[in-house]
Formats: sequence, C-alpha cells, structure tokens
Amino acid sequence: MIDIKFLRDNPDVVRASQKGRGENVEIVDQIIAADERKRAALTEFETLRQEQNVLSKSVGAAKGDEKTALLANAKELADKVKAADTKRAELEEEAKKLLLQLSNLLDTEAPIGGEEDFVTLEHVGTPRDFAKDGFEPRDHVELGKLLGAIDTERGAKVAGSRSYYLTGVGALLEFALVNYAIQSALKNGFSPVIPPVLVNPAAMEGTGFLGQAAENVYRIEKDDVYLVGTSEVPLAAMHMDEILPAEKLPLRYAGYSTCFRREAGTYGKDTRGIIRVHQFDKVEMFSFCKPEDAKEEHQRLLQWEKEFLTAMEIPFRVIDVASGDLGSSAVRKFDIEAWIPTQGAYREVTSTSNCTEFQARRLNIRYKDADGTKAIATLNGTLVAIPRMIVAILENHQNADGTVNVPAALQPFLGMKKFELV
RNA sequence: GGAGGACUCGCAUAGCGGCCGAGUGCACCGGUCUUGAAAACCGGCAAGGGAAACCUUCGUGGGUUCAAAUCCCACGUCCUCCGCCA
Repeated sequence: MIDIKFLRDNPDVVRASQKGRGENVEIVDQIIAADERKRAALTEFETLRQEQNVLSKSVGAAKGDEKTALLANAKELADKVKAADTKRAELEEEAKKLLLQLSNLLDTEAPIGGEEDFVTLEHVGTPRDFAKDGFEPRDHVELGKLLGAIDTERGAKVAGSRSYYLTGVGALLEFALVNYAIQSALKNGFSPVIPPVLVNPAAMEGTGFLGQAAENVYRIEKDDVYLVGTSEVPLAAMHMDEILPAEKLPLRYAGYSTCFRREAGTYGKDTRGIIRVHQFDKVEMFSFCKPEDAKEEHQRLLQWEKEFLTAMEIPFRVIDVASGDLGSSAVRKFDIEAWIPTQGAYREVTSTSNCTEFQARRLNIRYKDADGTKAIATLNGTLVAIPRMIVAILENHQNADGTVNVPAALQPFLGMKKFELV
C-alpha cells in the first residue's frame, strides 16, 4: 500500500509508475475520488458524533420532564449517527480496496519494460567449456539418477508432476547447503528463524500475495489458511501490528522453510527435472530497516547472494529486472542467474526485492525514533533455493564419468570431496 | 474434541451503563537535588485521523441503549482440567 498522502500530492508520479509497470493508470483517479468521498463522510460522521456526545452527557445530568425531552432528541440523533457511521464505513472500505490494488512506486532507476527488458549488471565467472574437457555434459536429471540423488519418477508416482525425492547425497546436499547458508547468515548478523508455513489470510494479504500472485498460492479452504510460497510471508508478518524501536534496526532474519507453489500457468515450462517444482526448501534473508537505508540494504542483500554463488563456484550474471516483471510490492528487483550448461543459458537462482514501506503499511509495521512513528521498509532476498542450487552444482561440477566434485565451501559440511556413482 | 477461566496504553493491574480515553505500580524520557550515580521529588509517557475544535480505538465483529471497557451474541487468542495423539 502506498501512502495516500503522497498520492494526493503527487498523482502524476503514481500514474507514471503504474504506466511503467503496464498496470491500470485510471485507478489513480478513482482512488482520489474515493478518498475525497471518504473524507467527506468522515467529517460528517464526526460532527454528528460530537453532537451526540455532548447531548448524551446532558441527558445523564437531566431530571424529570427535561430528561424526557432530551431523550427524544437524542434518539433521533442516534439514528442519524448510525446512518452516517454506516456510510463512512462503506466509503472507507471502498477507498481502501482501491488503494490495495495499487502497486508500489517504481524505483526511478529500475529499467522500464517487460520480462525481456532486463539490464545485465555484471557477469561473474566464465561458463565452462565442456568441449575442451572432452565430453558432453549430462543434465541434472541424469546426474541425479546416476548419483542416487534425485528421483523424479517416484516423485511423480506419489505426488504428481513437479514432485521429486531427494535421496542419499541429494538429501545430504540439501543439509549441507542449508547449514552453509545459515552459517554465513549468522556471520552477517541475521537471526535464524524457522517460521510457520501455514499462515492466515491477513499475513498473505499483507505481503501482497493475494493479488496477481493469488493463483500460485495453495489454500486450505476448510481451515482458511494458506501454504506460503516463500518464508518472506511469515517473516514479514512476524512483526505485524508492531512498533519497532529505531535502535534495533536493521533487523535481519534468515528464515528456513519449505515453500509451496501451484505453478499455475506454467504448463510445459521446465517440465523436466527440478527447476520448477511445487515444493522446495529455501533459506531466505529478510530485513526491516529505515526507509532511507533501504537502497543500501538492498545492495547488501545482493552482495550476500553473490558471495553464496561465488562460494559454490558457479558462473552467474546479475540482472536488474524490468518494471513489468516486478512483483507488486517491489520497487526494484535484482535476480542472480546461474549458468546451466545443458540449457546453454543463465537461469534464475536467487532474487532480491526492495519493497520500501509498501508491505509494512499493509501489515501495519512501524518504527519509532525521536521524530515519531513511521512506516518501516522491508526487503527480501534468497540466500539459497535448494533445488535450483542442486541443479547448478551438479551440472557445473560434473566429471566425464558422471561423478560430481563438491565445492570446497561445502566439503566440511558433507565430509566428502566428490559425489560418487551408486 | 469436551468443561471452565481470561483478554484494558511496553509490562503488571484498577475500573458501580453516564463524573472513563481510562486510575495505580514498574519500565522509559526530561528536570530538581548530587562531584557523579542511586534514592527522593517534579513533569512527561498508546496509536490513528485532523490546521484546530474534535473524532476513533479497552482481543475482533455484531447487537441492546440517548449513552458500552462495563450488558447480550458470535468468532479469535491464551490459561487450567479431561480425552486423544506425533
């Protein structure tokens, strides 16, 4: 949710942002009109309410005939107050509903355009030349089978498409990745968190996942709860309706959780292997900071993501995601894409978004310093999403015989230097 | 799942349907005193809207009433006991 006062004063800026995202521009004027109606109704209600408060007090003090007369008046006024209050509530609801549909204001530095219009910021590492090594790389499905690490066939049998088992060294690799990730996060000042993955509508709504992204969310109708697609949701909602002291900022959490995604509308996309699955585990970084520090914090999150990929010895590039491809909460988003040899392409493995005060306003999270109480800024970034990282590691570090070398950083966590064939 | 009890300003608590947006203690902030600190004393101290008057918020949502923290209903959360269970 953006600041309604900002919208009143700068409607052009908001219109431009909506346009840049390829979203509804007219809604800005609808919101302004609804806001005016709402405020008029509020003033009317408050005036009547004040009268009623005064009158009610005099009723309490009055006696006899005087009291009877006052009561008649009061009764009439009470009806008016009730009507005005109903109208106020309706108009407030309407204005809020419209405001919630509005996406966050674009960062002026974010590239404008659709999915294809990203800007590549840098390349780190060089894709390996398998021809020079004298063999054709196997894809992660094949390697996973050879190593006894990934079983997609039984995954499909038991749970349907886009499901899989991590077995043997595959399971061990997940533990190693998680442990390494948590250890680096601790070093960087994060508090480790294992959050609930089943959350209520307020948490889902507040983080902005029930808008355009709603079709990708699993809902347990019977109990009115949702399965989260990322621990961003429970981490952001953790401080819902709270006021944080300024001296505790930035507040950084590293959340480890399972993530559930329906992957609706991705038929035929990445059907092979574990690039796109319904369930996976992820270590997510989440920061609460002062709005003026958000840009710097965003760079820090990106830096930590880069360090992780570098430690995994995987070539990658960093892209500045274009306006039309940002989530509704983000003002700017950087993706890291790892080189996937068998696809001859860079594929997204992590992503970091600056949501400024957008989520915090929806979740009613503020911070307090000497100047008063203000909305806080929230940012999130993937430290490691397990399946995609497994894909990148297996494919990039494979040998001609199908064995896979373990990156040095993970060796202490795995107790082995190489994944052998089973 | 069943039976009881509770939910008030950071924490703890007071609160006869009107004098309660709400007292007290602790914590916190400012001041006096002190070489400094502690203690003592004085003042401040929930949030939102509004230029202000003022309005809203006593778990949430409804209802009764001229008037609700206070009465009624539903839901939520927590606690105790019973049952079941990883």
